[in-house]
Amino acid sequence: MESVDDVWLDDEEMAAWLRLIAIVELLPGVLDSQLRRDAGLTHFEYFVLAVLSEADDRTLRMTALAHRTNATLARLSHVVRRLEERGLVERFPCPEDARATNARLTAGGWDAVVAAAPGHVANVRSHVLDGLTVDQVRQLTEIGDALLARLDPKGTMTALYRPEGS
Amino acid sequence: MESVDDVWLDDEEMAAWLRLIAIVELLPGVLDSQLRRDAGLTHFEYFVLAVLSEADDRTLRMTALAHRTNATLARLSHVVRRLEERGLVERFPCPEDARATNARLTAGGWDAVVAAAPGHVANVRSHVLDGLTVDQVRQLTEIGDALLARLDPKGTMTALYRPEGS
DNA sequence: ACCAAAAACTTGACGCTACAAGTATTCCGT
DNA sequence: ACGGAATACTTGTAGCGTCAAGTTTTTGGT
Repeated sequence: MESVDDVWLDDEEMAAWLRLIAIVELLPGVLDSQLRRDAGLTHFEYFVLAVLSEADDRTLRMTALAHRTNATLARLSHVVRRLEERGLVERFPCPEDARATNARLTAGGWDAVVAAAPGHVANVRSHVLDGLTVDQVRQLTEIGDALLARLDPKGTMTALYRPEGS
Repeated sequence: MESVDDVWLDDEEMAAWLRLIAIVELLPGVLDSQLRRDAGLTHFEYFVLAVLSEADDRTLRMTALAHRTNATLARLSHVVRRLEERGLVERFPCPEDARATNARLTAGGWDAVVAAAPGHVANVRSHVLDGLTVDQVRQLTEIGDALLARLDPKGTMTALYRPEGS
């Protein structure tokens, strides 16, 4: 049995949904254009470098890096190749598993992240966080957890900060 | 004066931010793959058709359509051209303003939206709305308004449902 | 020990978006 | 009523992501 209510969204659902898809359309452009202008990086490239910069030995296996950046392996492979061509990252075979590839941030890559971070953080603050109250920041975290549980049920992609254990 | 606190995010800010960018990376894929598989449309194409289907005479000027779909005119122009080639939309010069172009949904375009809508709505429910409480849906709307005010300050793009006047 | 299945990538091709540049009209200040 | 500026697109190109397919290595069952 399927009623009309299952086939469309009510006003409150529609209002939330329209805002969510608007954000999903607009946010990437805001992030990309600032980083591209000021650091010559896309947001995804910056994020890859930033994740590597926080890893042990600034090194991660491609699969682990893909998980932490919410990317497919194919996408990551292309991006890391381009970053390697620019000297920001280097790849080498993983000693423990010959199938795997490790990606390591180079000194130049580290410098690039360090140089880009302040401007990027300022941009995130001014376009996102500064518009929210402390309560809304917490609500957004909880809403995010609820959505990600369904967008990525296996958790293969999202490896996130968990402020308290969990 | 710039303190360290301005240059990085604290744990709660970082938790919210990481979830937001994870959603922004994952949601488009979830929407696109269902619509592409079941209806041969990208989410943006579907959204363009859906917006047209609700307009007077199923017709809108390109600029108005761009606003309502959060898109640049250049992007919309390419998409509408492709939709026109598939017979889902037709374009004709605007009588009142010779600079402008009107886009109108064809009968075939209407059929495509009607055919695609139920599956799409079910997908939105199962991947997004069903994971949220009623309170969270309201919170998401408010958070969305706060973010969009900063992502698109001029409001040139986002024309949204406003449940109460406002 | 063997072999099929799974895992971990890489690669090539294609489609979509952003950016830059170009055209045609309308608006507006004087 | 004239000319510069703004508006409303369109188009070409270059770059990034997805999808499908292929390679190599490991795992797990018998």
